[in-house]
Amino acid sequence: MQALKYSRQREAIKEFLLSRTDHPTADTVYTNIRQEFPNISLGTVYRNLSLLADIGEILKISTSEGGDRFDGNTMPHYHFICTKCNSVIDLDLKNMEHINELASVNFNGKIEGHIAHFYGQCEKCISKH
Amino acid sequence: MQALKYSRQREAIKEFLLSRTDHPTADTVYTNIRQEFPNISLGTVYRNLSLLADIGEILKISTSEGGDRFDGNTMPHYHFICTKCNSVIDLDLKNMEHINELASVNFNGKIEGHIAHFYGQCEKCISKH
DNA sequence: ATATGTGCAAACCTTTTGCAGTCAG
DNA sequence: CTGACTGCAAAAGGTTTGCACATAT
Repeated sequence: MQALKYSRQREAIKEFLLSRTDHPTADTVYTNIRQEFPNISLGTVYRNLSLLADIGEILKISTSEGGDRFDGNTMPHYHFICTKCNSVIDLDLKNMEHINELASVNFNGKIEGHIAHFYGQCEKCISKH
Repeated sequence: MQALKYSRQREAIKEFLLSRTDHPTADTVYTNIRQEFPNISLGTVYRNLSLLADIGEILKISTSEGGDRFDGNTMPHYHFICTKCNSVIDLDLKNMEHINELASVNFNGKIEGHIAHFYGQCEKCISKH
C-alpha cells in the first residue's frame, strides 16, 4: 500500500484541471504548470496524472486521435469528441447504467462498466464552413 | 483521389482478419501474415490496415491498453474488453442509435455517431480465480 | 508509362522508467 | 530517519514516413 505524501506539484496539477473544462492533454498540463513550476518534468506530470486518476480524483479520457485527455470533473458524464478539431466537450446526458444489463445478455463474463464517446462536428467547426 | 490498385498483401490482411474473431493487433496481423509473406514489413501492414479501415472494409478499435485492434466484421456491433487479459469480445447487443439523440439534447454541435466499449472480466479470467 | 504499393530503416509521439537526490511525515 | 516524490534523461511501445525499387493497370 502506498502512503501518499503531499506534493505541491500534484496539488497544482489538480487545481489546474479543476480550472479547465476543455480536457487538456498531459502536455498541455505540463506547459501550463511550468509557469508555476519552471523545473517540473514531464515525467512528474505523467506520474501525478496517473496517480490522481487511480485514486479517482480526476478522469482519464482515452481518445483515438492524439494523446489521452484529463478531466477534473469526476462526476459521471459522457464526452463528445469533434472529428475535425479533436476538442472534447462535456455532454448533458444522464448516466446510462442500464446499457450494461443490455450488453450482458448472451454474454458469459461480468460487465462492470462502459465508456461511450460521441463523435461529430462541434459548433465552432460547423460555423467555420 | 486515390486509384487503389490490387495488392496481394492487402488481400491477405483482409482475409486474415475475416478468419479471426479475436480482434488482433497490428503486430499480430504482421506476425501471422509473415507466414505467407516472409518479407512483408510492419509499415505495409499498418498502411493497409489504415487504408482498409478508411474505406470501411475493416474496423479499427481503439483501446486504452496496448495498441489498436482490428476487426474484419464490419457489421455495427459493440465490444467487451476484459480488464484482466485485454481480450476483445463481440457483444450481442443491438445497435443503440437512439442514444445519439439523447446526447444531442442541450448540445450545440452535430452528433454523427458513437462508440461504446464495455469493461469487466471475461469468462476465462473469472474461472482463473 | 505512371501512379500506387512495398520493404527497409529512421523518425515520431506519447508514455514509462531507472536513478540519484529532495522532501514530507 | 524513511518512504514517497522529483527532475533528468534514456528507453519503451506503437505508429508513421521518406526513399528507392517493384508492381498493377
